[in-house]
Amino acid sequence: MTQPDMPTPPWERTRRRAAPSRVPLTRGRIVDAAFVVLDREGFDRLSMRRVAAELGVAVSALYAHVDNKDELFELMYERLFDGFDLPEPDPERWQEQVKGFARESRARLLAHRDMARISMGQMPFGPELLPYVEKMLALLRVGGLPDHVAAIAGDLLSTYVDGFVAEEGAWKERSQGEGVRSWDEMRDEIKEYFASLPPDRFPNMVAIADLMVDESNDYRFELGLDIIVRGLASYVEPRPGES
Amino acid sequence: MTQPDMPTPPWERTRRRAAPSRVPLTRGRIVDAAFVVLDREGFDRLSMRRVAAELGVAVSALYAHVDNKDELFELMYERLFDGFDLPEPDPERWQEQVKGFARESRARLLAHRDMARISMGQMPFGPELLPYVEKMLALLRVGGLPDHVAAIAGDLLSTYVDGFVAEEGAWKERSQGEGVRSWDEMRDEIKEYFASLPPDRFPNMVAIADLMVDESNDYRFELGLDIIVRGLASYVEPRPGES
DNA sequence: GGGGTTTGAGAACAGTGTTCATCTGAGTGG
DNA sequence: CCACTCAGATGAACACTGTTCTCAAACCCC
Repeated sequence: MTQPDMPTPPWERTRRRAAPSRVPLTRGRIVDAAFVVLDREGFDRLSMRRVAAELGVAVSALYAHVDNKDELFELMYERLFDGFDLPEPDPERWQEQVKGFARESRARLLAHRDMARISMGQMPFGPELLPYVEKMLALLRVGGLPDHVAAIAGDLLSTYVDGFVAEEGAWKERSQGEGVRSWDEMRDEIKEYFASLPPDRFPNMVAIADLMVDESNDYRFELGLDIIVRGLASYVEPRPGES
Repeated sequence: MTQPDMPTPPWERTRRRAAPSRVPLTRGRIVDAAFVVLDREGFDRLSMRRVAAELGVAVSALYAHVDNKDELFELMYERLFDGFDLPEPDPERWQEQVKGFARESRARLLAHRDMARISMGQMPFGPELLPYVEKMLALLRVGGLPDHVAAIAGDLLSTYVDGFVAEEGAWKERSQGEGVRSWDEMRDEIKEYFASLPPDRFPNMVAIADLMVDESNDYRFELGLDIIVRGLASYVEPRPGES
């Protein structure tokens, strides 16, 4: 609900005392700590015990506020959305608006290490998130997409964003995991590997080895996004009563 | 390498003896057992210990043939591809061929419970799989896609297929997990939930609640696939020397 | 048949998510 | 000012996990 360094909202504070000597545990503080652990240790090392340690608290204390690890993930997923304002749908600019949504989503996922892995397992059907689904739907329908297309377009987009960022993250982790070599060094190795394949058996891979690897993630994300949006646009029906 | 109920190929059999009293452990048999466990227990309960138990063998025995659980996943991923023949690229039918590839992928993923979850974490860069990447690339370039689009299209498609099937599977598991209710019953509940939202705040969700839920997975898969392929097609350049 | 290598067994280590009975300490009622 | 309550934190425990280690048995080649 609250961003890491925003003040905790009133309803999260204990009811009667403003500042009890020992700050009480809240869902908000647990999620904050979870993000600290996630960013420092990565998804695979994000455990309830480490979150508890981050708060200087026993593991079992967490379970008074959070049903289980999955629910913690849900809360982290919801945190991803706060302050995420979708623009007022504009029929003339729906494509740009859809892209803006995807770009903002990617930026937020990239803000926390391995966040995409958490996001992939979640579906935006919690009450807190329905408004976003609603607004996305509005955006697509206003753009002139037929209902059955609008109904799946949101899914398609978020699957794309999650998948892309997750893969992006996997490469990053892998490059800094084994050996000391940087992302750029590793990229060169991969390019060499592709380029070194026998050209008679892999003519196409050899031919475009550069393109598969050289382009920045930003560029590749943008291109994939454009492909999807173009596909969506191909379904747009002329609005009733338009020239 | 081999499908579950196909005979083990010669190079997987022990070199000299045809049938030693105790059938020796091989990577192939381990992968077979892993699939049995996966289908019976699901991804979350697929553990090295259970695979070993399935084979009537100690856990540690597995580690003589497989470096770690991740490598086991890799082998399962590779198994997914065998006998997967991409057709000879035909410039006139590349869109149908691309779709065929996606459909076949989905069918193979659906053949094993939670298989998409395993597939998502993998990248088809093992030597065994490069021929498939190569052929996919050939297909796309023959279709007239610019190289920088072809270079990412494969990724885009497999991300879509993996993501779709994983989500599909998640719903299935969830519906049979809590309570006894079937997938159809649960679908009705969801539809009701969407339809029961306050129409003033969620006009679009209420309006297309049916469409978001009613359509079959096959239909939704096909539609998403068509959106992507149309997007790709919008990048096709006229081939040099064509009318 | 003996030597050497391969291969499985069993126990152990360090960690996981989750639950439980127990204790503590802050806030209230008398 | 004291006794009491009770939410909320605790520490230990359970049933697992992936992985590694040492050790013994089975196999192959000579």
